[in-house]
Amino acid sequence: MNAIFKALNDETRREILELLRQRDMTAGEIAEAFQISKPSISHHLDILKRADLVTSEKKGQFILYSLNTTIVDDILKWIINLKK
Amino acid sequence: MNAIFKALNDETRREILELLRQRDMTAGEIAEAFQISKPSISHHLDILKRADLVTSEKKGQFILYSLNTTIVDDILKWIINLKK
DNA sequence: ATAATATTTAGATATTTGTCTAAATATTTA
DNA sequence: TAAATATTTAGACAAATATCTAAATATTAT
Repeated sequence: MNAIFKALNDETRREILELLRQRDMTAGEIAEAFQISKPSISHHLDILKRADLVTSEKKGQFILYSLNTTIVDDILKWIINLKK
Repeated sequence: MNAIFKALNDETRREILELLRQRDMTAGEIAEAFQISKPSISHHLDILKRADLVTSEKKGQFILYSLNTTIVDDILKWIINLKK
């Protein structure tokens, strides 16, 4: 859970997840949606990937990122458990 | 959401929430459950309080902390929305 | 009133984190 | 093969964070 909550503890990364909820996007497309540098976005994507919140797939010279809803379920379970 | 995710981004604070899920506890009782100093626990409780994840009530010389499940709902909503 | 107990506040410090620029790697196009 | 494009890696730096000890505040008991 540590990596997941760490990943969620940043506004930019949460917005990336919200973007990927709509559709898969390349690293470049994601970067264009923000005012920060591409290396910084790449770093954020790495943190999201380590938390398994996103997956990536190489498509030629692009890398396509997708939301991993399986892991989202794990967070849900943790939170719901707090209410029991 | 920022303060909430920040508050959740720490193992000790998450464990405090899990303790308070069972029953209300004083600051001292909470501190005894961990190996870190009382001032550090006090700091963690402050962060949880700022995020509105816990509430506190003075009972004589003690301060009783409780889990605020209303805010837990806000996190749930954010997460659930990712899956839609 | 004084001492004891419960908790927080203050100040210091080491670690982690988000950001940047520059350079490296990989792929496609001319 | 050389140039262009997409992305990551490396290294640096300022800001944020978790922890500590010591001191302050508030309440209760002697």
